[in-house]
Formats: sequence, structure tokens, C-alpha cells
Amino acid sequence: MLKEAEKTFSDFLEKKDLKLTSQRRTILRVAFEAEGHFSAEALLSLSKKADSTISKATVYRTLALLKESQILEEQDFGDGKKVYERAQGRKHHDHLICIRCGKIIEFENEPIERLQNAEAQKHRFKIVYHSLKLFGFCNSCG
Amino acid sequence: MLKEAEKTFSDFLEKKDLKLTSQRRTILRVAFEAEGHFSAEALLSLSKKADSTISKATVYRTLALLKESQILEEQDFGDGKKVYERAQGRKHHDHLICIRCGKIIEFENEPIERLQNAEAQKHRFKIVYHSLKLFGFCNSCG
DNA sequence: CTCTCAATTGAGACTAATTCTCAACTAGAG
DNA sequence: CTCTAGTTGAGAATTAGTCTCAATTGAGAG
Ligand SMILES: [Zn+2]
Ligand SMILES: [Zn+2]
Ligand SMILES: [Zn+2]
Ligand SMILES: [Zn+2]
Repeated sequence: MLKEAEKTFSDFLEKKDLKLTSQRRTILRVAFEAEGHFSAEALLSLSKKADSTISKATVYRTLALLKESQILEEQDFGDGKKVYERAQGRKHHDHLICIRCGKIIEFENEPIERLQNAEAQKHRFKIVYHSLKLFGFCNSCG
Repeated sequence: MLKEAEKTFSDFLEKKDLKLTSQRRTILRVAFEAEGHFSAEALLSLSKKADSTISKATVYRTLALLKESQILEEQDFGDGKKVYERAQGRKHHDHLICIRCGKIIEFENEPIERLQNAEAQKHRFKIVYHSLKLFGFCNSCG
């Protein structure tokens, strides 16, 4: 999993004449070890544990590259900071977000995806990406 | 339309022991005259034309109240600032957003709404609100 | 291995949307 | 009219994210 992502990332960087630095390598690895959805701030803090000299600017810059290479995906759950999650090698999914406890539930729903495409077609619109978020109360917070 | 909203707003304020001030009245009226999706900044600028003493803080505070009373709905189309649109008296809809020209297309899709509810039920989750945004290229930007 | 240089980095300044503070002001009940 | 809790404007504060720039480094050429 990580190996594949490293390959994807180095190919991506090479294609853009960018360099695979030790900082970029570290941040990618740390992002892969992080579970679920993590913020830039959390990634910075975890990355510093592996290499205390890694800076905020580099984490943000690297996140942009990981997003562009589709290794990570950016999500905005509406709490003022963006979060990221692994995308490469995973199926697309959407989210249920509990507005009381913050719990995130992921789901895959092919029929919805198909209807979204049909709706876009109706407007002669080409979807590049989409975001479906259902906010409310989870089972425990109901 | 505006009359109904004024009634909703004054009832809402009364129920919360808040006052219907001239600033709040002005901002509500200006929001109703504004077409489509507008930012807090745009609403401030329009409100100042009606009453030059209205401040940024009051616009933000009033927007929060209009949102809470469900007269307006807040949207985040991902360009760094939130936008608002009339909600009272309108049907729920979701959005197609062109990532080249910024055009917003609204659509209503009952089957998708039903599938969302079914998906939530599957997780014993109570939806309070949701957001479905399809980003891509519109007809003209294709 | 060394040279070279464009790409990269860390530190911290900066940006911009939104929120907060507080003293002066006012809606509206009585 | 009076009283007072709620409201206001001005600008400071907050904060996620971006930018600047001098020093550093990856990696291809020799
Ligand atoms: Zn989806
Ligand atoms: Zn997810
Ligand atoms: Zn919807
Ligand atoms: Zn809309």
C-alpha cells in the first residue's frame, strides 16, 4: 500500500520535474500510517515526531502535491479545517457526519453515484469530483 | 415573500427574547432583494447602501440568526468564503458548480434524496441537513 | 566523486474570512 | 417615561492557510 503510493508519488514528481526529498518521503509515510481523517495540523505534529525539522509550510506544500497526485483526498466536514484521507487503492465513498460527537461514517452507494451522473448529463455538465455529506445524529447521539 | 420572512424572523426573535432592530430589518430586506448566492461581504456592501452605519459584525451576527431561523441557507462552494441563499418558501435543491467559470446550477432530484434517507437509515443515523455538490465543467466550459 | 543549479526548505511574516471585545446605545415591557 | 437586557460599531483578535526569501539539497552531467 505505502510502496504503491511511493511509486505513484515519485512518478508524479518526476513527471513534473520535482524532487523526491526526504521531507516529502517522511510526510507521505506518516500520512499513510495515520488512520482515517486527519488535519494538516495533525499531520504536521506527527511528521515532526519523525523529523523535528519539518515545517508547516512543507506539510501544506506536500499535501497539495499528494492531493494533486490523487494519493490523498481532501474533505471539508465544516469544522473550519480541512481534513485528508487516503484515496489511492481505496474505493470512492461519501460521509455521514455526526454533529454532536463528530463521528464519521463512510458509505458507498452506487445508485446515488449513477443518479448524480445522470443529473449532470441532463445539464450537459462534466463532473470532475463531488462531495456528498449527510450531517445529523449518529446512533449513539440520536 | 419578504413579508412572510419578516413574520418568521420577528417570531423567531421574540421566542428567543431578542429584539427586532432596524439593522436586522434592513439586512433581512437586502438579503431578500439579493439574487442567487451572495457572500457576507456582498451583503455588507449592499446593506451599507441602505444604511451606511451598518457594520460587518452586525451583518455576520444577523446572518447567523437568519440561518438559525431557516430563512437563509449557508453554502460553501469551496472558494474560501461562505455564501447564502434564500431558503424560506423555496424547495430544497443541490448544486452543480463549474470549476472554471464559477457558474452555479441548481437541481432537485427526489430519487437521490430518497436514497440518502435510506442510506442514513441503514446506519441508524438521523439526517438534520445535507450537502451534495457536483464540481466540474459546465456546458460552456466543457 | 564533484560540480552545478533549479528545486526545496524552515522560519516567520502575511492574508483574509470570521469572531470577539467593550463602551455607548436602544427596543420595548411596564 | 424609565429601566434594563439586548444590540451596536469600530477595530482588535483569531486562525487556517499562503507567501517570502535566504540558505540548503537532490540528482544529473562530467
Ligand atoms: Zn459519492
Ligand atoms: Zn472518508
Ligand atoms: Zn439534497
Ligand atoms: Zn442554491
